[in-house]
Amino acid sequence: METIVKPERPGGFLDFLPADYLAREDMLKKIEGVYRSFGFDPIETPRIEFLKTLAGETSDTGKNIFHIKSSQDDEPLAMPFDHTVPFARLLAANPYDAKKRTGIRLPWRRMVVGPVFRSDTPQSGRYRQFYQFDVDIAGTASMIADAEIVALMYLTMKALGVENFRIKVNNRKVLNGLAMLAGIRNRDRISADDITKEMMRILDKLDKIGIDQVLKELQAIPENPEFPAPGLTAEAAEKIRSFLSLRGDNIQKIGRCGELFHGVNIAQEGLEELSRILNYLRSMDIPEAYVEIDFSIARGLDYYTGPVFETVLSDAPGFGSVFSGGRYNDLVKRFTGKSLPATGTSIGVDRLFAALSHLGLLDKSRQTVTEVMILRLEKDRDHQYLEIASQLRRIGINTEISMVEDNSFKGQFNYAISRGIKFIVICGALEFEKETVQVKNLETRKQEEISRADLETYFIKK
RNA sequence: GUGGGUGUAGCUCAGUUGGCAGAGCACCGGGUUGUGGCCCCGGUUGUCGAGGGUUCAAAUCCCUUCACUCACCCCA
Repeated sequence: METIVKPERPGGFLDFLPADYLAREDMLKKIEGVYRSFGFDPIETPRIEFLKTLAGETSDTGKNIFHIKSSQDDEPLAMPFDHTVPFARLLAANPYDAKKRTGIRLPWRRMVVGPVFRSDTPQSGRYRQFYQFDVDIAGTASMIADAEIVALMYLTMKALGVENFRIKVNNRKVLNGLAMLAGIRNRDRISADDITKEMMRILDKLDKIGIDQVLKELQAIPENPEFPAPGLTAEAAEKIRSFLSLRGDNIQKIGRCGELFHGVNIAQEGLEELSRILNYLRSMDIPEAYVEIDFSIARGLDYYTGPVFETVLSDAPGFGSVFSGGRYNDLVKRFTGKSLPATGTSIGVDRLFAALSHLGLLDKSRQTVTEVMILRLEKDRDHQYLEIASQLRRIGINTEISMVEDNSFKGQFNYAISRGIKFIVICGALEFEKETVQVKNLETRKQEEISRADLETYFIKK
């Protein structure tokens, strides 16, 4: 007695049947088309890295890293949670050698697509394995790079047929300035840096919990003194209120924010960068309605150092961020000790797929790549059926020969219909005698009798 | 980590105050067999998530546990 293994699948990991696979493949092709138009070169990095590569010095960010348990390696391994960290590792490992002409010549723009892994508890639109399609520009601090990234985000969403979305833009430098303005400094054994991160995390919740709750959380004194709560004074909270209450169009917001941050250099620098990005976007004809300065956007990953971007679907805000990124000038430093400016973004392909699916914006009608199926009606004619199939394949028609067990017409006919195949080739005793075939279009229900000699030209015209 | 929900046939699920374990799909056999997803007849399919308790009797009530799932948190 064999043991039955249940056909179970771990939560947060997806199967893709043909209809879904083909629809997602279409998405990936459209995304890649836009990315290539900006000159991003394709590369690939492995599904497994050293844990220390991904986690860095602090294991803080590593809380949702997918660890690998059994391995013959002494050094612990793990699965990448994004493509950016392996990219930084790749940059550090391949410096350009002018003499040998090897390594990576900077500045460099590269794209990468593949699964990434997070050990979160899965939920709808949140997976433990999902595809990210990433672009990054390394080796330049120019805001042209950041503007190109935002332009690419806009064009990609458009290419995917999405109309209602918003790219929210902010700058970590502005938020760092805010921390100074709010008087955040080292406290006991907690660094100002960690407290600032916690402040950003709270700000990021603005659209969910509202300004009053945000200010309340910012002023809260934690029970655990080790917790990096901002614990702001009422006075500081008021400054944050006026910061979060800034309204107007993008230019006005930047102007008003500038007044608020009078004398805070780091924030002024951040605002200057944002305004430069907006200017470049204008040159690239990116409509202003799609790009919005939002000072509450912080981004969860702590390697960002400058502009940050986040895309949300206006019709499906519940799915959260689908296409996000930012500038990370210090990530390569982890591996080389020296900063290397870089900026980029990443589309959460599977989450966007789920969201568009939810909105009914995906065409999942295609169930198969087969264009023609040859029916096998006569028992002794398999060689001729195979010949016809080869004839069609030679001219680039995806052709399958019926593998349905019985040679009844109805069984094979219904099989072709249920598989969603467009054409069937019918060739029985009658046709063999006349050296013709019947070609039936199952979509239009029209049938034509074609002589065997004309079969190729018939399909080439189609 | 916190709070809901669900576990019954290969799949989707029904199962009444506790009283023989069910349907559809799928699958197998037979009939039909050259034009639209059939149709007709027959058949197989169960550790009712697991363990314990109450009871003459538990899928059903109670306790424990596990798995899955949704929401919060966080993120793509």
